[in-house]
Amino acid sequence: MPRKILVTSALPYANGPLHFGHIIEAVQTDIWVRLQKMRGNDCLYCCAEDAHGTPIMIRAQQEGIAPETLIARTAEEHRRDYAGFLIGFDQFHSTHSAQSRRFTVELYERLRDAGYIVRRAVRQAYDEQAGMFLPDRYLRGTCPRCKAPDQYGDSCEVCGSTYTPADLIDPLSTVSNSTPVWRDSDHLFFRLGAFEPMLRAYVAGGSLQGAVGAKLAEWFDAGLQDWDISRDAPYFGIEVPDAPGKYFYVWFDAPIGYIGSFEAWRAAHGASFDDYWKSEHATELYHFIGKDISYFHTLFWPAVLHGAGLRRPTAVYAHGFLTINGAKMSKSRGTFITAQRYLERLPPEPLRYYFAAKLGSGIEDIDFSLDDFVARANSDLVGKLVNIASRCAPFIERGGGRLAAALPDPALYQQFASQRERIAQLFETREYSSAIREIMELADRANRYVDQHKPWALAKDPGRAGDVRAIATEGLNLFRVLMSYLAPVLPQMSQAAAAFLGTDFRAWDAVATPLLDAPIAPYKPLATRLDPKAVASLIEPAAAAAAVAAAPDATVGIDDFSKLDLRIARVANAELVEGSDKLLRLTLDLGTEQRTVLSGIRAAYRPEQLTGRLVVMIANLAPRKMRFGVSQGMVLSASGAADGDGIFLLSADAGVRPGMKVS
RNA sequence: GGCUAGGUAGCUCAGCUGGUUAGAGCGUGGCACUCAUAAUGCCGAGGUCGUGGGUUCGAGUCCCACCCUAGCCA
Repeated sequence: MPRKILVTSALPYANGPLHFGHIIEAVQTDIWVRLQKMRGNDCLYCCAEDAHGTPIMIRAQQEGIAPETLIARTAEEHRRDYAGFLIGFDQFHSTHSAQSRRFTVELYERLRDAGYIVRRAVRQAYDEQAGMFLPDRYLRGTCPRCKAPDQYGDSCEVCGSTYTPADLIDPLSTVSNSTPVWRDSDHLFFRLGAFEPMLRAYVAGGSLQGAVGAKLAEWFDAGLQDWDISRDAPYFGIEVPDAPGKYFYVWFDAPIGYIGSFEAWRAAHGASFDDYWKSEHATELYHFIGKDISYFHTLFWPAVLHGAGLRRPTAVYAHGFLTINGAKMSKSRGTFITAQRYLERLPPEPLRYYFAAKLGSGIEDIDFSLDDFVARANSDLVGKLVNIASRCAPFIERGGGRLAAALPDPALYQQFASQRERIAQLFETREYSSAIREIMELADRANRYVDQHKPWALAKDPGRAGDVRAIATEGLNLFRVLMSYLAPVLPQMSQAAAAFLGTDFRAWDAVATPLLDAPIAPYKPLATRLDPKAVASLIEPAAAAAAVAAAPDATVGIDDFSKLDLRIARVANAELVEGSDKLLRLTLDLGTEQRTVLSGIRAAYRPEQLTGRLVVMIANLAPRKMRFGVSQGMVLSASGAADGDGIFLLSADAGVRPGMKVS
């Protein structure tokens, strides 16, 4: 009896391009869906554009276009990029659609009628120039805790504290750069707290990963707060039916977009709405998300569904964040890799493979290491996997292009084929990395088999042509099993392999019987090696280029240079600066005087390494008041464009004395 | 700042409920082979398991503190 399954991945937000973070999630989901389909399950994959909210409204304003134009354009780009990565949605819709609107209103009305919606006034920053209330992230000001300037309205990036916008010192609207005023406005709240017993039971029911459950326990302990689900006009979204001028907060209608997307599919293909959204038994419902949006999917969403009389997700699967070369994606580091940038340079399947090789069921972060990616893709996909076909095919071709009628080692074949249940289970439980590891172990065994039986040696004896063909047939059958296991990960390559072998990989269990006495097509390379240079170019040299560009090619005269009073100084003392993870407080001896300099070199040097050594300093730099004191100068060091490149202090050759002038 | 997770060979990762000489792939050194996209096979070198304490006959595995990385704080 096939399972009926509805799967989603998180809706991409329609104000920017897809990047690697979107892609790893889509790939994770797509692999899972393809596996289900191969196993004969009735599995639907729905997704949509998340098209509402202030950022989209403002962005459209900035571009001087209608928000509808912006989201339509972005949706096209997103569709193109997902297709480029072979993401096989059954439906890709939008929250800005009749279906989403209908369900958003319907769910709201059901929640309201059931008494789960309350109304109360909220005091909020209002930008009189722009004529709008300001979300926290559109406010900047001085952190009330550490006094760091230019921080967001809800949290400080310097000290990490969180607060409310009202606490911010000297707040400014980033929309108009004016000082906001405070105004009251009625908002609608969803009474999340009413669902605490239900949610506790739901969480205990095994629908979530351990780490996510642990996080939820924290939220339960803190007490579930009512959730503000409305925003005042102007807002790009869905108007609240019984509160003109109020709109649903984008996070309220976004998950409902899952239902809207499904509905669009259902209208075209026919299915029971109730089976999918009323009953928790008729079908399974899974959401693949990033760990950052667990809160919305594991608390609000089940509560909203339950409160509106709909089913809750069977499970929510969160994955970790993608880091690039060990650090988080960053535009300034040039590691913000967009889907488009990748697709312009490289084929999608090696990346799908690499992601699969690193994804597990947990929420640990996944590192995309450029060097590792090249090594892994080339070695596994070309050196091991494709190599099996590539080395066996010529023997069949020379022997007439037809597989032998029997396998010389049926036991070995069965060892391979009998792994299918186990591999399927690993995919099913999202332990892709384990699945890939086991598949590659089999690939190693297949190569060893060919090595041990040396068909190239036997081929010298015309009398053993049958043996040669049998060995190659065995090898190609082992290859077929491996390609079948990898078909969810490598849809195109497996299709090409299927064409080569004259078969298909539509059914997971088809490898139970080997392929015998059948013609095969001439072998064409199924994958080519990645060019390390193309991979390296994924990272924009933007940061480095920007640094160079900042120093314009205009030359400086000797007069300009001589304005700098560069001196040799001895580090008399060096100590950590309490409260800062970047700075060291250096006491520098210039021979005639001592200076205190705060230097951001803590990442590269420990205080005890510095005491006593000679450095180069700018002695006539205007003193600068910093949070931790006044810095009277600057020590010179070399560094690359990226943080990871390190920091290297300049020093002079032996014999130099403190106070000597550098010129 | 609080919380959640991660920190194991040059790189990317396995190591289940604590138990003999800590594993794999890649990379690296040597050998073999030449069917295959310099692909493959065999052999080897490489780790005080983030740091410091503690519990235990015994800890990568449990406890405490600290450091680093990522996320969340609605």
